[in-house]
Amino acid sequence: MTEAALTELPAAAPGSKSEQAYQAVKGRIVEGTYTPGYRLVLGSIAKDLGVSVVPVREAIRRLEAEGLVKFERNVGATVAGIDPTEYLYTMQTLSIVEGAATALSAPLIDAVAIARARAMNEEMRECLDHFDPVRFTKLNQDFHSVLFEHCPNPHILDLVHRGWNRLAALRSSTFRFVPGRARDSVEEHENLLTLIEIGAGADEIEKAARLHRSATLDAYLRQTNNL
Amino acid sequence: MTEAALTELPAAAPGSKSEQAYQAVKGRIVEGTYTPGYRLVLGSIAKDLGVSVVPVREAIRRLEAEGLVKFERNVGATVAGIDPTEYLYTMQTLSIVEGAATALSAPLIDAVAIARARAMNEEMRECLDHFDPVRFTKLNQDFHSVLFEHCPNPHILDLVHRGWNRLAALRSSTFRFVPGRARDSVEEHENLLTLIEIGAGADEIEKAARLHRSATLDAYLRQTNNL
DNA sequence: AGGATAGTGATCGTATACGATTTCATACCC
DNA sequence: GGGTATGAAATCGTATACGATCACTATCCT
Repeated sequence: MTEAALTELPAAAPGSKSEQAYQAVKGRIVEGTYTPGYRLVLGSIAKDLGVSVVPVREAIRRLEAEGLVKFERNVGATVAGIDPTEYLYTMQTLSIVEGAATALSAPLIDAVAIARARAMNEEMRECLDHFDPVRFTKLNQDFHSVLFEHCPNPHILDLVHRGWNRLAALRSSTFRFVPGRARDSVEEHENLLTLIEIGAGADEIEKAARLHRSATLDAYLRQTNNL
Repeated sequence: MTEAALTELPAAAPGSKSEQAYQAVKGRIVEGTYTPGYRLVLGSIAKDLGVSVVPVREAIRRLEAEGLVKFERNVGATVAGIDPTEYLYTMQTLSIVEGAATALSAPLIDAVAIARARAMNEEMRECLDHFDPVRFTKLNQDFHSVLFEHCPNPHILDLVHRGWNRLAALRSSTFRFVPGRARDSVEEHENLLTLIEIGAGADEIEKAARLHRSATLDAYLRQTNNL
């Protein structure tokens, strides 16, 4: 459950080499093995995975469609870079679909799940004291996963996952842990949980979830402007 | 401009056979030549377009990712069918991203564009009197295009386009023209234009745009339940 | 006659091969 | 010496070929 329960929408057949290549390359991007700018050569990856170039090519194309890879004709593919504008657009889009997903999920989240989420949030608070950004980030993802996983609309859920993947891919070079913002974030999480618990209206929950991410974006912008 | 100014996000290289196949098949689906359930055989399409199966396969995969095609391993591809649940999800997702896109565009729409949109809306009103559903639908698309086309966030814009494409693909068998709803729709369009003109807040515009589509969905649900 | 089963055809998935385009380095000319 | 042209290497894009899987039919057994 803590492990990526990303049930992503339609894909290639589960056992196919194409799917295998997709998972492998995507994993290495999201995990950080392939950092932005890394050159993805079809032949090399194919040899590395022990498959032909055709499935690899298909995998790269899927990753391109998800914005994780840039693919130029007759030139090659590279892991998508860290364009601040792109970051802004991704965050903005995510704030919208994430807000919607949370609002749609809210009525379907049971007390057990809320308790689980709250425990995570408390542990995040501790991470702030011990300064453990890595665990904090992981917990943050799991926390929101609990809020999403009941979203009945698979399209919206898929969009949320794609956004998270993009951010994960950029994380290593873009994301910087800002303790001040992180502390606010934990409070916003608690507020969100409360809203869900008391059965607040969808509009209110959506707005709160959206602002939660917008605030992160604002913190990023403020930080970069202050350089 | 009236013609699909769909500048869709990353794609295959413009001149490639893959892109050519993609455009051809997508066009036939959206236009209605290939209706839901139509069997897409890679070899046949390849021969038909005068290319190999590899680019065709790639095109089909892209269409699958966009939800226009269903592709089963070792079985074949068919044009995506008319699952009422899927229709509901698509409309719900569209109401969200469309609302956001409209709100983001609003401040950037100039008076000329608004006048153009209003003219379209008035012509739609006339279409109701002469009962011309085809032209009404076309005008409706163009009307909303005017509202979208200035959306600064390309991701959101892309999501809106994908939603419209899915609806276009389903149109021929799902969509039924409901004059009562259409008349309300025209009024909502006018309200939207007014909100934009007076420089209403983003929240208000977003809510209005979202409700505009939700109302269409509701009308559909009411209609099917009354059968 | 009904159901299971083997055979046949069709279709997809992948590998390999080749041509086209780009990139980079080297040599040449001015 | 600097800029340009030429060549080779690398990489992608596509075609073709073959194996794997699935659906469908006709036959055989009970």
